[in-house]
Amino acid sequence: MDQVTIKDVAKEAEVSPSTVSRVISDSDQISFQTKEKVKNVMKRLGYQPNAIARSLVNQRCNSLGLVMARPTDRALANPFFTDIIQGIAAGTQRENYSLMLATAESYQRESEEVLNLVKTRQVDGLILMASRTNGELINNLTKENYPFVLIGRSQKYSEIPRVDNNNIKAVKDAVTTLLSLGYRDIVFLSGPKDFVVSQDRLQGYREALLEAEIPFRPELINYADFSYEAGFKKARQLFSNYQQNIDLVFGADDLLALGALRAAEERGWQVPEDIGIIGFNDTPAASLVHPGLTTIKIPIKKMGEKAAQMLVKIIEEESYQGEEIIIPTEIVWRESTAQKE
Amino acid sequence: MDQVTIKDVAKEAEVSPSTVSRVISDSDQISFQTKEKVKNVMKRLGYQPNAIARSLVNQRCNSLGLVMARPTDRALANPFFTDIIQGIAAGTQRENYSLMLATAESYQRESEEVLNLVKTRQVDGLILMASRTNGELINNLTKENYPFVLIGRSQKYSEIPRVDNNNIKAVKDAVTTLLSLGYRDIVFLSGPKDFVVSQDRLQGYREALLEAEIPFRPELINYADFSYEAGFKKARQLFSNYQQNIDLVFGADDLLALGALRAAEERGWQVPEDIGIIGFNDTPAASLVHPGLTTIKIPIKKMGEKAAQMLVKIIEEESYQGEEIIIPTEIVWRESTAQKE
DNA sequence: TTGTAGGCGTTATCAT
DNA sequence: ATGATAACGCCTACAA
Repeated sequence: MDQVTIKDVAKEAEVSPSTVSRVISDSDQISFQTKEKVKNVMKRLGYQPNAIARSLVNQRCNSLGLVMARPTDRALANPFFTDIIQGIAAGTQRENYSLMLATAESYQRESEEVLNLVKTRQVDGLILMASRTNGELINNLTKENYPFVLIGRSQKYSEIPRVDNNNIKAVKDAVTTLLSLGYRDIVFLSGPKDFVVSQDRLQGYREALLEAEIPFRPELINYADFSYEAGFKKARQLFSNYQQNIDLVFGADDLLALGALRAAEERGWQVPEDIGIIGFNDTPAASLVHPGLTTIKIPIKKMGEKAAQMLVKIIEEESYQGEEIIIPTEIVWRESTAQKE
Repeated sequence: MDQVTIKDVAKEAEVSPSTVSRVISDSDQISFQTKEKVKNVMKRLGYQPNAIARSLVNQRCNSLGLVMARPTDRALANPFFTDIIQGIAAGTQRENYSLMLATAESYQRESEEVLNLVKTRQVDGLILMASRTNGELINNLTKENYPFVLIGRSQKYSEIPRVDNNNIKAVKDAVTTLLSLGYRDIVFLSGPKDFVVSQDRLQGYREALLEAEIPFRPELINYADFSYEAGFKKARQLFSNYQQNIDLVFGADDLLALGALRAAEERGWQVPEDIGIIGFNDTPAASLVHPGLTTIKIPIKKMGEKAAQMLVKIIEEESYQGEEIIIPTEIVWRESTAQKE
């Protein structure tokens, strides 16, 4: 349990500490024999280099910081949180880095946590989740030239190392396909206006309609919180207002779509016969409900892995400044949509 | 961006480095005036103590390690993962510690990750998730007297610092209440046999029946993977085998219960009229399905917080060796169960 | 009340 | 091919 240091090994192997250090870094200017000898002693004593001491002299701690404001996960729904963390953790380890995780109960606190990690030198770089309020923070980090990678998109500053999916394209493609299936009067149930994801997904909807030259009906665009209840209420209201004049609900998030599904059920409408429903994110619940919810799936885990990988590259490669990586999405067809008659 | 050190502050404030150090630790043997003077300089230069350097001299890094095997989260379902991490993160921060997160793709790798964190001295203590295969690891840590806290229960070694819920009691209480509602022929849909949670929940079921002197029907106990599909298949089979001789399904996890719900629906059985269903964990989906699933809710986040808190106490208080903290559960009544006629 | 010096465990530079 | 030495940034006796 007591710390075995490089000195202990040196003494035991009857060499100097520097020799041991060289063995650790597998220096090639050291004889095979002493290498073996030292390695044996290391094994025998159970020696492991002290990461802290290393960090101090190397001025690098080999760890990445992940800071998440808790409101973010509420906004983005739970599974996102799980998968993104798993992805980041996996990517981090693959690069032989450690991951420091900090959560914050507000965006305000998020900035503080970030600054704390950075200034106390506990991490070599940061992974951040895009949100509507951390633009300032991101701006500062950019100015300071501090290594970081953004997951998602920040409205104002687009030339930033980040990994994201293309929400605009994903929705546009989905809507285009739905139109080709025969749907025409598509309600768009958006998330809150001030989220970039909301705006992007809505734009995809608009572009698809435009391209298909479908007349645009502003009343079909509706905003709600990213929640089941909000989706349910809004859909109920829409269903009673527009009756026969709608044939599909596009939920900007599965929760919204699930709420709409429930509203349709309550009204006695058959899905997909009377109304089609599609969501976004492929939450676990999407495959559990009945009928199964057609939805758009983001390979979230992969995004996390890519982010970690890119961050390490930024840290280690002097000349590399990062890039924008867009991960393709995929439509998961289930029973809540169908070819129209 | 360049590191401001204690020396810079010292020079600027025209004192010695040790004085600055004393100001940082708010030593009381230092004059108010120099304290102020130094503090001002620190603020002006944007000084933050280097956590790494501190760790090296203090032989303590003020950070906790959380190691999770990814199979664990699959077994325990997603929301658990999210909440436990959030709870641990929150608790860790409240104690002014940092959190290092490592995930592993197997239990084998889990041990390696743990050992790595420990031996390289990157953390002062560990939070571990109980699983059927990490008994050895836990045993070793105990022998080494290394600070750790277990979340959940390890079969073999019970006298261990841990926080858990009482699965036996939770199920027993629920079943007892269900019996008082008029249910009698209760199917128990257990998770895999080798999980401690499975065994405990099953035992709760047994104890309740025993106490109520309900004759025991071994054929009503069934095992399945913790998954929706497994629950669905098993329930379908049970429903066709036992027809009128069952009136409730107790799923050892919500996913199992949700599968059973679906099986009932497929069969055209009304829930709760024809058959009652109850689950465990209160997954988000439990409130989204129709009828809403009655289930047992564990305050997971609080468990995480407690674990972090306790671990810090173990680390910091010489005499404190940890304890067993049992967090009470709560039954969430929804529409899938009802008072029987 | 403040300063000096040595050390935490490692690496890197300069000798040898 | 190996060893001595200084440094990384901080803390803490011990001295003054």
